[in-house]
Amino acid sequence: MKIGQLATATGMSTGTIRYYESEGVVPPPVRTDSGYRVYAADDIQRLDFVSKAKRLGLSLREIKGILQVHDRDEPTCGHVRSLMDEKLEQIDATMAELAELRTRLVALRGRDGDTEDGRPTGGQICSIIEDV
Amino acid sequence: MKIGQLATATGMSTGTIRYYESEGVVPPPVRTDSGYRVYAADDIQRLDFVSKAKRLGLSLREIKGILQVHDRDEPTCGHVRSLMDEKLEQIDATMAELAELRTRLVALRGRDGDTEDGRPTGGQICSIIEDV
DNA sequence: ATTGACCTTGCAGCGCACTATAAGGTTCAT
DNA sequence: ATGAACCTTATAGTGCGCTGCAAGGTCAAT
Repeated sequence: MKIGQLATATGMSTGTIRYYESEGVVPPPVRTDSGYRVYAADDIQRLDFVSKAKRLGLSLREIKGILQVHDRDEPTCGHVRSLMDEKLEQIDATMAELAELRTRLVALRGRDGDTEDGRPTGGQICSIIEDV
Repeated sequence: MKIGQLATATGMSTGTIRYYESEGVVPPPVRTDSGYRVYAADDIQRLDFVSKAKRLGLSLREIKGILQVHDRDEPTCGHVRSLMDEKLEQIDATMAELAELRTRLVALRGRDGDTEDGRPTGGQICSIIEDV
């Protein structure tokens, strides 16, 4: 299988596959005499794994880490579980931050901003923002 | 006031101020004969405004937009309010996405992953991810 | 006159995950 | 033998908001 076929099979672009190779996410494949990359069915599975892990919000770096564990022939699910725990913590932290920001924005948004002529006082630019 | 003093007054680096100038967030200041930038007290206020707006999650591009409205001598609070509405929508969308992802992660995390020897079946890399 | 603290410009690099482009080589069918 | 469709590499660019560096100019005090 050449890179174009692998791209079609996985729904990725050839550029992405070459990029993944350069980043060590997929190993350098065998080459034909003329230098064309030659892939096996395994590589489809590996790239599908990458896609799915990305959809779960894992970064390429994290995915590479999982694959390195796998490539050392160690079981990966424990590793994945702790990664997911980290992700969950991150998600919770981000959601808490967003919730707080949201509260602040809603409070500010509902306030009086400009004066009667539509302009803030005292040379301010926008009192909604500046009076925080 | 020279750029270093402005930097101290606003808690920004001189590099950041020059960057803002290059991006049109602050106007090019007057120069001394020798080419040094010279700022007025107004510029402290403008940069403080930028800081506060950034803390509210506005991008430099959006802040620049507000300041352009202000520089045309138009009232800015209406503009700011609609920007905030957009931000709120974005926040809500992001939070919804995160909540969904969180649900998926929690469901996956709690599942059985590897088999008894600690290894997934059928040549998989990690069934937690692949069986989505 | 020299030191040191400041200022100037332009350019490179960061992290992330690609995408795009140029300039060339290969393979296969017609 | 010609063209289309594929492949190769290296390099630059995307968006965001800076930071850091090099190589030089300026200003005040000593």
